Amino acid sequence: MATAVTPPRGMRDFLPADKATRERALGVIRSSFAAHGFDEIETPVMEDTARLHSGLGGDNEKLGFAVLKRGIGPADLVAAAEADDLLSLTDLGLRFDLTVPLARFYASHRAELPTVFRSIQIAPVWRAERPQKGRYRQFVQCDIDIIGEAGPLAEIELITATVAALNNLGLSGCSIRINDRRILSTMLATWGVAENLTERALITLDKLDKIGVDGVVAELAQLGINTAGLADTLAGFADAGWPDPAAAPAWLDTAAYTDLLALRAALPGVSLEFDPTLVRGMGYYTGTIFEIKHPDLGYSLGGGGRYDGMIGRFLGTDVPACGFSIGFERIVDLLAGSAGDTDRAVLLVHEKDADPAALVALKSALVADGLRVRLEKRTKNLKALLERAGQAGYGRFAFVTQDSVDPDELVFKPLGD
RNA sequence: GUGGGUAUAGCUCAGCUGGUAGAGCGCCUGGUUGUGGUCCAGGAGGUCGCGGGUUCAAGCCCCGUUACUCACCCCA
Repeated sequence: MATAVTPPRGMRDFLPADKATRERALGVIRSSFAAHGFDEIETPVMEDTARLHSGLGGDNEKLGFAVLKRGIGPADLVAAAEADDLLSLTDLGLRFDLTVPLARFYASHRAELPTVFRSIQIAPVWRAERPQKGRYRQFVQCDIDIIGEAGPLAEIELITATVAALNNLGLSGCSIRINDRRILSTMLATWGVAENLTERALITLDKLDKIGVDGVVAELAQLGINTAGLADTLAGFADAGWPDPAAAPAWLDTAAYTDLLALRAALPGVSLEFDPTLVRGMGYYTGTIFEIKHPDLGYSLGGGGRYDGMIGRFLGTDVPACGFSIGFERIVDLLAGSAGDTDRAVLLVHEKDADPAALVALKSALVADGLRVRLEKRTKNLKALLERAGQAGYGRFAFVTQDSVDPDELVFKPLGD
């Protein structure tokens, strides 16, 4: 204990039971996405520093782990310090999301990909944040993206596939909050918010459910925004639901809102909530934005949106794109660790002096029958041994004696009570 | 980057107004049980996160530090 051995801050080891739960959940998500016609790809965990820091990652760029160039000398350090540019000492960095690598991937392989490309990426990303509940410095994201589809079909397919994955995981109570960047800009414009203040104003607006109408008005006023009459508008957001387009309020961008209504009509089985205060931090979104909400959690389980300008930054020509990301760690924290097929996993308890060759022969015979078999030396206190095996997913056990080399002679008893 | 909480055996935790260390579980040994998950006895295992200070005396009080954790900011 004096020299505590722990994994790196915010990163975790997974014990067998956790790993099994995670792999089961990943399998469900992967097959749900694949069933909806998405194809899985893989990209390196690192990208060039220049690409990661091209301004597309929003605030996440600041949270990136960077990798030092090899062979840096004192002169390089001095130069970097004088230029106040530490990034110049790095040439690579760990990815902080899967969207920037996807844009790079698409630019690299466009010729080999279908016109409309539906991708799956299930992989870890890294952010140098302060860890806390539901927040880690290494975490797995499950992204699906559609590149090359400008119309609402992209949004509809993404939301459908994501909701299917959540349902297949047995996660209930989730709803999808939805908004559109165009609605936000129109809203701020009607409030007379200056261009250079929009980002700050959006961050404040996003906090409505946390700090309330008065809090938001106070923060906006602090930015120098004229908040006259704003309180009433904000209060109206709380239970706005889906406003009647015929009597749309002045702040509502009717064109964008009509698009959202069309999405809603196309997704009858989905709990879709229009939320004009939904912002999402990433600067690259251009249209629809959405987030997975769970009633028990103060943070979202995932999110996404349309980012039509991003691929063009890598490719030179604009390509429409839209994506949805599931925060795997947050999902898996909600799942009860359900046991797999424990009946076919058996434990063979043997004496200390049992003949290894006979044990393995017995084990192999059972494995050949399709069982999962673990050998375990008999301990003084069997209880602990059997309990641990039960928790590890083994459903039955048998004692191996000198003469029970015949698998048919084994007497299996259930584990776990 | 900001604030709160915690740190004692492998694990979960006691330890009173300061008097140099405890339980349960696990582990090991002997016995008991002998188609067996029981029980009994014994044993190993601790620089009390680390570094200072106060004191005759610090696990306990004070200062610093590190790690973990919760919350804020922001995010999945």
